[in-house]
Amino acid sequence: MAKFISDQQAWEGQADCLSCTLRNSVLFSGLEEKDFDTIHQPIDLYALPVGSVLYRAGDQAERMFTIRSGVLKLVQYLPDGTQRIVRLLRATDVAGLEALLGQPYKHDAVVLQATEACSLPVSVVKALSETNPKLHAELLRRWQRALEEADAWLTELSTGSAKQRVARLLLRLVRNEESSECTLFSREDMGAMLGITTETASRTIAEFKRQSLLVETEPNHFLLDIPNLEHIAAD
Amino acid sequence: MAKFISDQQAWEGQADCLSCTLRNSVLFSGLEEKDFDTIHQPIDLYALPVGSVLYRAGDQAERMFTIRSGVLKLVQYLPDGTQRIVRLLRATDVAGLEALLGQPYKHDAVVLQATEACSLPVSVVKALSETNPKLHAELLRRWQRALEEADAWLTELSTGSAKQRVARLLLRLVRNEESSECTLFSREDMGAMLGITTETASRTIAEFKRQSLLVETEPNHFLLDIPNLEHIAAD
DNA sequence: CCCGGGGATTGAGAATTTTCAATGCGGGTG
DNA sequence: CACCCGCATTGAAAATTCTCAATCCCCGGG
Repeated sequence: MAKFISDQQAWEGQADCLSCTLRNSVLFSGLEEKDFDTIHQPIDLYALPVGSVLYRAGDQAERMFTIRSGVLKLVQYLPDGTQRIVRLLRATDVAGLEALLGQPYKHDAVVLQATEACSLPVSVVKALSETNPKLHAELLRRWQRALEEADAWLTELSTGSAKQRVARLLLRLVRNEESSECTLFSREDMGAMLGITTETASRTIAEFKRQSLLVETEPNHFLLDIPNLEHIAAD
Repeated sequence: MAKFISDQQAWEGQADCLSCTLRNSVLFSGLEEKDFDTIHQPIDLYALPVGSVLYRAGDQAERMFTIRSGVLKLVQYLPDGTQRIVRLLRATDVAGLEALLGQPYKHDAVVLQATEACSLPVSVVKALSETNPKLHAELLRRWQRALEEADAWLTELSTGSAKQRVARLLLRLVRNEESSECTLFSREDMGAMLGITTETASRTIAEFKRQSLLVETEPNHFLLDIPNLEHIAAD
């Protein structure tokens, strides 16, 4: 059933957008039944294992992606090769907005937690957005959301001491979640999100664990002491 | 002739968009003559002195602005009151895109260098963008440009040592300029852009001056030694 | 079951940055 | 013309972070 596109990406079939379980929160939420008639190219559904690459910076951008589950990082590189993670994408987020403008992808998009994604040909999104004002407004909102996210990373995750940054990142990971538990990223990735070194990220997390600000419920799965983390984040 | 809206903002009259000198690079570049008939609300032109505030975070956003000249900072605040500058706006940039989505402004917009700006009622931009696809595409490009700018600030200006960040900021200020001269901001603002303290910003600039990487041609006006700054920025 | 590899953790010294305080500088005011 | 105010600069010690290296730990392969 599953046809392998590469050794890293498993094709899971064509999406059935009309009965999509994310229908209400997803990019296409504003579409009406008739709109789907105009979709001639298939919308594919992929299962992406940890470490796989959705696209690379500089690639010709012909597709956009709706994330159904999982977590991706958007990575940029400095001339000297160090990587900086500029954003995370999670369920209902859209990857590859720049495709709409005919620009190449601006980041590497790499899977951090096993991901399911719908692949939308730009031509489809472009065509629909021209006839469907709701989709169009939704696209603007996505752009603005990405921008707010980038601004928040500047003010919250790139300012203050390492302890503050780590605390703010942790709090961010459980915001809008029902439980105050979360799965952590590698220390290297945390460092690349916060503009600190891997070792500093590791030391800070280790210290938080010793102080029981983090309790490891399962391997690499942590329960957060939100009030005290907020205290650290604030000052 | 100049009617004062407040003690800080001087009204300079209504804009004559058709004969705007920035007509080709500005948001409204795609408009045709007939489009201007649909503009019923006036587009005002303001002269904004250093330190004046175009809008504040949280304000109801009813206007967008095209910057004709000058420099503004977009500022966000952490709960503890420290400020972080997340972007600069200069000639041809648009301020207040979030207005289009009916959201309040997300930043304080504060004038760093004397600024001239056109004030566009959101209703006008919204109406025109629905009938004029060029304007619409231009809006998307503006959003994407802001996003790229935010990403660049994360990777270039919030990563690496203070020396590297300052060098990268300086280089950024003269990119796409004919001359390699620029006017510097206060050390406090530079710190807020780079996520470092005022003193570190000051020490770094002073050191660059001693090393002749910066030569003060006029008060607060500097000529940059681009190759050597690039060397510092890279490693 | 042992071994090897990759990530996490820890240590220790070096380097950088912050902090707090003092001093210098220039422009405007009384 | 002296004084003041705001900002830039500088100093010195404290604190943080980085660097480089050594373990440690877990997990899967042989």
